[in-house]
Amino acid sequence: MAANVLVVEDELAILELIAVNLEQAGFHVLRASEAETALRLIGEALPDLVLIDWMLPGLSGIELVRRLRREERTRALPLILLTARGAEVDKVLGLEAGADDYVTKPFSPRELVARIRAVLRRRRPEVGEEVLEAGGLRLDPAARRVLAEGRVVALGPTEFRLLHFLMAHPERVHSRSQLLDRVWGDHVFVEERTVDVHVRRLRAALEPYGMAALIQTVRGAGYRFSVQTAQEA
Amino acid sequence: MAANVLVVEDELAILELIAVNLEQAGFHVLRASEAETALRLIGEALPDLVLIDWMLPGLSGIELVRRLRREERTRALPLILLTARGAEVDKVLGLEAGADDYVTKPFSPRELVARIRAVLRRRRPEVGEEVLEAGGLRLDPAARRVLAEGRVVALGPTEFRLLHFLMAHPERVHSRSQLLDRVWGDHVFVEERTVDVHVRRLRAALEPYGMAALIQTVRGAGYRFSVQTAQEA
DNA sequence: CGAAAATGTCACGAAACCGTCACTTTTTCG
DNA sequence: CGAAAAAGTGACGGTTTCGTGACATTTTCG
Repeated sequence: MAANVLVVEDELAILELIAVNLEQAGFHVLRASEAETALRLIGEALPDLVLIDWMLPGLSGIELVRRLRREERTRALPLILLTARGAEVDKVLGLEAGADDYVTKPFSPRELVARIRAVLRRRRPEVGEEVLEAGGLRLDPAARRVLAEGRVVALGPTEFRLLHFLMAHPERVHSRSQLLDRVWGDHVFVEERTVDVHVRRLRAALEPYGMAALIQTVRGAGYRFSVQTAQEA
Repeated sequence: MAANVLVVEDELAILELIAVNLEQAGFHVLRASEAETALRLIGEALPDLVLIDWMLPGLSGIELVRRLRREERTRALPLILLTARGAEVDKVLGLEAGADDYVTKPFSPRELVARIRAVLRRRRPEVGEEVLEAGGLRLDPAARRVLAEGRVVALGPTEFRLLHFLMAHPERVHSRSQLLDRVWGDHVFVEERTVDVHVRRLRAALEPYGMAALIQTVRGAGYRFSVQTAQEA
C-alpha cells in the first residue's frame, strides 16, 4: 500500500495528531498548513490522496477543492474534507464541490484511516491483471498464483512480484537498480545484492520443475527472463 | 438491467411522477407511502435499491435508513434519500446515517435516474441467487444453506456471506479490505483483522468435512477460495 | 426477562519472510 | 597463471503476518 497522503491543516497540533495516526497505519505523510504550500506540494509530488481542513488561512479548503477539481492534472485526485462538527452546511457544499468524502472533527483515528482506505480503494483501477504465460510457466496475478506445468509453485510475496515483473518484460535485461525501483518501490533503500538473493530464492522455487534456467544472469548488467535462451543449457 | 427500485414517498402525485420516470428508464418500481409498508416489501422482495423521502408519516426517512443499515439482511442495500431543497442539515444527517446519495426536490428526472444508475453501478455486481457448487461444497443462497457431501454445514450469517462471496469469485485473491467492502459493506468500519477471525470460524465449520483447505491464505495479500490447490496438503 | 448465538477486538505465540553478511565459486583480464 | 570483480550460496537476527483462544458486548429468540 504505502500511499502518499497530503494533509492540509493549519492547527499544528491537529496536523501532527493526524500525521502520527496515518504513519502508524502505513501511509507516507506530507504536511502543509495552508493552500499555497499544498498546491506546490501537489505540483511537485502528486500525492495519492489529499486530506483538507475546511478552515484554512487565505484560500479556504473548499476553494482548494474546487480549484483542484478544475485542473486537468488533479481532477481525479482523491480528496477528503475535514470539517468541524456542527458546520453541517459546509459538508454538503464540500461534497458538491467535488470532495470524495468528509470527516467531522473531532474524529476517531480509526474512522479516518478507514475512510481514507475506502476512498483509495474506490479509485484504484485494475491493472496488470492479465495472465502471463511463457516457457511452461503460467502466472495469474488475480489469483496470485504461479503454475509450472500445472503444478503450483510456492513463492513468497517478493519472489512473486519479481517474477511478475520479469515475465511482464521478458527477453530483456534489467539492472539491479531497475529491479529495486520497479519491484521493491522507488523510495525503498535496500542493498543491490538483495536482488541476487531473491533471484536465487526464485530459482530455487522453480528448480523442482526444471525451470530455473528461465531466469538468467547477464554478467555486469543484471537479470533476464528469457524462453529463447533457456534451452541452451 | 431491469433493477427493482422501491420508492417510499407519501405524496402520491410525486410518487407516481417518480414511478413513471423510472419505469420509462427501464426499472421495475415498487411503491410504499410509509415506512411500515416499505419494511414489509423489503422483507418480501428485497429490492435492488430504495428511494426514500425524508418526510414520512410515522417512522421518518432517516430513521428508516438507520434501521435498514443496522439490520443484517439489508445492510448493503443501496439507499437514496429525497430531501426538500434548503434542508441542508438533513442531507448530511442522511449521509451519516448511511444513505449512499441524496436528491433534492424538486429534482430533474434525468438527474434522478442518473444517480440511481450511479449508485447501482458502484454496488457490487450482485452476487445472484444461483446455487454455487465447487469442491464438494454446495451453497444455496435462497435457502441460505451450505451442504458438504450432502450434509448441512452450520454457519453464522457472516460466515455464510463470506463463503458466498468467495465461492462467487473463486480462484482469485481478495484483500482484507476488499472483503470488508463487499461482505460487510461500505458503511461499516471494522478492523481488518476481523476478517481473519471469521475466516478461522469458517474454516472451523468446514473442518469436520475435510474442506477447510478450500479457503487459502495468501500471505501479504489476502484470502482465496480455490479448488485447484486444495488437494496439495 | 434471560439464555444462546453472533460479532468485533485483543493479546500471545508460531511461522513466514526479509535484508544483510560472510564465505565460496565462477568469470574476466592483465 | 593469478588477482580482482561479479555472482552464488548458506545462515542468522529482526520484523511482519497470520492463526488461535479468550473475552466483552450486542443481538436474537424463546
